[in-house]
Parts: sequence; C-alpha cells; structure tokens
Amino acid sequence: MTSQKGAKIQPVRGTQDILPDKTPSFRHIENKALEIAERYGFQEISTPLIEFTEVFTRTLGDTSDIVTKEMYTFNDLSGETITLRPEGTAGVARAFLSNGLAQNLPLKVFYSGPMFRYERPQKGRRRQFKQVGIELIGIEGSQADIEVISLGNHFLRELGLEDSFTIELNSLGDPDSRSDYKKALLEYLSAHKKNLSPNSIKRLEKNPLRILDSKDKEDQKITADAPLISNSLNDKSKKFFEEIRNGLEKLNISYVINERLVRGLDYYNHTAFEFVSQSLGAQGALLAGGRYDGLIKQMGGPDTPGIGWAAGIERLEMLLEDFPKKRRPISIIPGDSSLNEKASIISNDLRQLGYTIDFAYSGNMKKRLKNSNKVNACACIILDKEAVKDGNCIVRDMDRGEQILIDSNNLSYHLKKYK
RNA sequence: GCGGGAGUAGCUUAGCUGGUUAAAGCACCUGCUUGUGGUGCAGGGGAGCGGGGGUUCGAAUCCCCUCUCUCGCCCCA
Repeated sequence: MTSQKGAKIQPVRGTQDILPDKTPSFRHIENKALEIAERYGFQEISTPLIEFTEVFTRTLGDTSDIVTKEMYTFNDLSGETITLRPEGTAGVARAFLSNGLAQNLPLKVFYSGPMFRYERPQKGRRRQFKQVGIELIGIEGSQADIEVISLGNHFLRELGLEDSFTIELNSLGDPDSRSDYKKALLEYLSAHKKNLSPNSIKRLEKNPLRILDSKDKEDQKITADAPLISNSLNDKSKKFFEEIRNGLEKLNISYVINERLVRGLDYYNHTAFEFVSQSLGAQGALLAGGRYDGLIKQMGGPDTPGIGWAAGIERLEMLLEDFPKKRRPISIIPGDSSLNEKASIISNDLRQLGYTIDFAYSGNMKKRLKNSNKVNACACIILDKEAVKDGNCIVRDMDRGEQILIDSNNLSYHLKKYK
C-alpha cells in the first residue's frame, strides 16, 4: 500500500481516468475497429478479464517477459491462481477450446477491452491499457494473412492515420525454417559473444532472435552481418511469404520488409508484422501481430492454425487529431421553478423525437444562458410565464442571438433545423 | 527491474545562489447588465509549494527517503 497520508488521493500507478473530453475519441476508435472488422466478416467476442494463470503461462511460455515479470497474478478467496489478462489472444484461444468452436471453422472474432501488464509506465505504455484485436482461427492459406493485414491497414486508414504509420513485414518461416535459422544465427552470434551487450548475452540462451532488434550500438554492428532469415526459409515458406507479399501488392498496401522483426514466442511462425508510428517515441508499435499456428495445439487442442493482431487504443488516440464533433444540444430554460414541470414535459417530448436536450437546472436567467453557452447549445427554449400562459415559448438561436415566440405545439417543427 | 528529467492554485507556468501575508495567464465567482449568453471593464475566491523526515533563527527554494509523471533501456500494443 503506497497511498500517502496528507497527499491527494491518486490513481494506481500506470492507470488513468479517461474523462468526458477524451471518451469520445476512445469510443470512436473502438467503434471504427468493430465496424471495419465486421466488413471483413469478423464478429465480436468478449472473454473474461481474468483467467486461470495457466492460460497465459502455457501459451506465452515460461520464459517470456510477460509471464516472468509483467503479470498481475493473485490468489482468489478459494485459492485459485488468477491472472488479469495481459493480452487478448490467449483468452480467445481458451474460449475456442472451452466452447468447442473447432467444429465451426474458421472462427473470425474481434475483441476490445482493457489489458494489464506490470511494467514501468512510459509514454504510450500503461499498466492498464486498452486494445482492440482480431483473431482468424482455422485457415492455413495465405489469404488469411492477406485479409488480416488488410483489415489492420483499412482500420488505421479509416481513422485518418494513413500518413502516420508504416507497415513492417517479415516471415519467420515454418518451424523447420525457423529452427534452421536459429541454428545459423546462434552459430554466428556465439562467435561474437564477447562483444555482445550483457542483455544480449542473456538473450543468446533464452531468445537469440531478439538480439536482432537490440538497440545497443555494438549489437547492431554485429547483427549487421548476421545471417538473414530470408536465406533460411525453405521453399514452402518462401512461397507462402511470396503469396502474401503479392496479395498485399495487389491491394496497393505498401510495406517494408524488416528482417529484424521477430516474435519472441515459440508458437509464432511465418508472418510477423508491425504497424509502426514514428511520432510516439520508443513505443511506436500501433498495431502488431502474426501467425501462431502452434498456439492452439500448445494449449492442448487440435492442431489449428491462427493469425491475428492487436492495436493499442491509447497509442492510436494520441495520434488522432480530430474526430466527429459531438452533436450540439438544445438547452431548455424554465423561467422559474414553477415552470420546471412544463419544461420537463417538453424536454421529454423532444427527446422522444430524437432531439438532444440539455436541461438548465438552476440559477437565474443569466446563469442558465451562460450554461447553455458552455454546453455549446445551438438554441435555447426559454419558458417564461407570459409566453407559457399563451401556449408559447421562446426559441433563441444561440449563434445569431435572435429569439422568436413559438407556439408550443409547433415546437418540434420549428426546431427541425437544429436537429 | 535499471538510468536521466520533472512535480508550485482546476489547468499552464514564474519564483528556486534560503528571508516580510507564494506570483501570473486561463478557468471559476460577483458587479457594470434593470430575469437573456458568447466580447469588454472592475472586483473576488482558490495553492502554502507531491508526501515524509532533516539542516537552519528562518525553506517552495539546501540534504535524505518515498510517491507520481516524463524520457530512455528491457519488453511490448
């Protein structure tokens, strides 16, 4: 417990409140993602925020950073070991098995929601963060990869970010190619072991592929001449990769090959991709994913191929400059409290008709009008005693500052232009 | 987990080689405006300086610890 006496109460480190000025853009991103995913035939799935810890340790591997140091894991009251999900794929894979969905392939799902990782917060990196993601399970062919990448591209373009990212693409090949490459790389790197950074020496045993994208200058000098994975791909893998590249080109989706783009986890194979922004600092990956043909099997299910990606909503939000503005409300101002009931009834009627009505709850006329201004009302309905007595009310246009007397029964007709 | 920078009213900041009641802009409130906004003018409220502990006659200003944010490493979306 680290909250401090005498200090203002704070949110838990790495978490944030998203206030009403920001929620529209977050919602916009989630809506767009779902909308585009649906156009590609994906349907929404919602899996629990908590899973048995095993779900993640078995899929992510015991040595991955996520499992070894980033999971929020605790025992619940019955002693079960529970983990707050650090990513979305494992939960979907689990749901796939739990619900016997192997009978109905392919499974094409979209998800959206918070993830939790115990990391050091940074720009674009929080302990609780939101992702949207998709998984396409059950298709072996490259058309799946093409559609999944195309969908990611489509989504970001739809957000107006077409100039904000580049797509990096690589192939790790099938398990044979990959293990050949690992051997070749290990041989090469071992010869240079003494010049590698301490971090990379550790990685040599745990995860040699990761050394390829080390940011250490010395490491980079060494890896500059390292064997390339493209040279280790067998014919089958080469052909597969070629199909994907060709498919993307046919769709005019531009990408760059990044031979250093690797995935750390063992079940990844073939396609790996990252949509990267230059303007977010060190945490530039906006959307990333790859093919995980080994995952379902590793969880104890049938050997089922899969591919997917996830995108960080906070990171996308930081790049969003503007998005559709909120609809301007019409505010309703009862001249005094005796007119509240009347105002309430009119509000109700108009809301039923689809108008956005902001009720001016209190204060004198000046205060209430000021409030109307603050909520950016396009018009005000003012009820004063005299007007109401004759069955009228005043409609004030807030942009022009002009107001007219309207028969209450015809209100909706006169307000049409503000809808 | 490791290293650099920062933390002063709701927000953005000034002040920080220690010394009277901590300053400004924005926001907020009141009045000019007599039931009516947005501009202008005049007033006003609001922080004891992230938290804790030291040094000192005296600390927002110096020292230590700690929390949070931030930049980078690790890793990832």
